[in-house]
Amino acid sequence: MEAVAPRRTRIQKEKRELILEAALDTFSTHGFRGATIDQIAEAAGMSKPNLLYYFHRKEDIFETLIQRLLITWLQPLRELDDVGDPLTELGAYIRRKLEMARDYPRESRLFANEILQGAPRIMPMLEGELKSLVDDKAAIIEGWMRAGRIAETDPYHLIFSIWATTQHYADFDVQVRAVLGPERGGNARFEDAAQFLERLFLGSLRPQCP
Amino acid sequence: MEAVAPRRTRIQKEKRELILEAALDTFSTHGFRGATIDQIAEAAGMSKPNLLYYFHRKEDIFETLIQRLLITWLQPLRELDDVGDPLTELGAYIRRKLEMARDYPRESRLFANEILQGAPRIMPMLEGELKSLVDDKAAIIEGWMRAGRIAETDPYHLIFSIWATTQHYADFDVQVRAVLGPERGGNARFEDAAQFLERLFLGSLRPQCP
DNA sequence: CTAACGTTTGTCCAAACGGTCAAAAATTGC
DNA sequence: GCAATTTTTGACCGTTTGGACAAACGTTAG
Repeated sequence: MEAVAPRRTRIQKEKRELILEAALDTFSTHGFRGATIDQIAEAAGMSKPNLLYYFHRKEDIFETLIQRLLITWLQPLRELDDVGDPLTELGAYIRRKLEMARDYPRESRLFANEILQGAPRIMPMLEGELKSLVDDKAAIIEGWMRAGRIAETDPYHLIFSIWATTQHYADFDVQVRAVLGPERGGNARFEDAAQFLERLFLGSLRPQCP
Repeated sequence: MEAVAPRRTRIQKEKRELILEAALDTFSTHGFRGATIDQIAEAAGMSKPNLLYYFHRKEDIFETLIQRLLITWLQPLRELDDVGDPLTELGAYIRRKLEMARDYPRESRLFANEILQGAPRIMPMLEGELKSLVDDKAAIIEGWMRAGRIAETDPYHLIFSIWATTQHYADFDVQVRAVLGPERGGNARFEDAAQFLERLFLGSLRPQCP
């Protein structure tokens, strides 16, 4: 049942990377239907038939992109584990997520686009792999709560809120920059956001406070 | 310079509403380019030329939709004012925003789609109207902080976080439902979210806590 | 050098797209 | 009830789209 890794020449590997890079640009800003093969081909510096020599269908490019993205996308959450101080763990998770929003905004927007359209291509993964990963991590967080190490809350909505706030700085970047204006919209906005979010989440989770 | 309101017959008013309703469905899930006039026309129960009798271009439909949306979209923030207890004010704002995500998810997704694509049609509004509105409200929040009525934080990132978390329940709805599963993904998720978010934000803003 | 293989290109296609138009049908005002 | 107006329709147009294909071009190993 496992697909065998196809043998590829040096040129094939290089050109496929070039195409995926160009496609990430195009898909992430225009969505699947909004992006055209011509557009991607031009961004990759090749002709349309040439591009179709490497990826036979438009969907193939998109699916390769999404599959690759999902592996790295959930890595920060996977790294959240039981050892160490809960607040330090969660703080590190928030920081990693925000770094991903800063360093991989196109991936974030691609994912957002797919979800906005009802996740037609990744629904099984959401209900399977993602759900069980979140279930696992929610159980860890609940363990911390029962042990009195952090305040009691809903761990699922806690995770949703961390996703929402961190990804917001990638997905809604133009809005953030427009509102902050030229003075505050520089690269410092990510450091400001990191400080704010750490305070917001960790402050509300400190056991003594609520 | 102000556009005069065009006179319209009863049928024109009704059919235009029908079209806008169908277009909201279509645009919010497929984006501007991804949606087709045929698709919208069929959803509105009329032929393509008939639809084009009421809106001469596809962009006209989209722009009417966006303009109408923006008026109601910023209403909750507009209602945030200086009278009353700060924590009550902010709690009410969060609740109103979450209600909008629950009651108008298509509008939220339409807006998200536009921002994801770089806000080509509403950039002036973001830099103008939206920025000055947020500047105003951030000043109010800063006033509360200086008076010691709430803890010190960045008011801009506070507003961003409220936007991000509440809109997440509209924009990423399929993901939220997939992760919560059939048991917890029912309509109760909005009440759970409301409780969680109120605790998260108000807890971290209580002056004594930090 | 050359045969085999990998890569690139120009040309072509059918479907889907946004949009037009004149004529038919329905509605409205008198 | 009829004329003027508004609404609906079917046929049509040029363009863009995803994709196919054979021929031309490069590359590489023997």
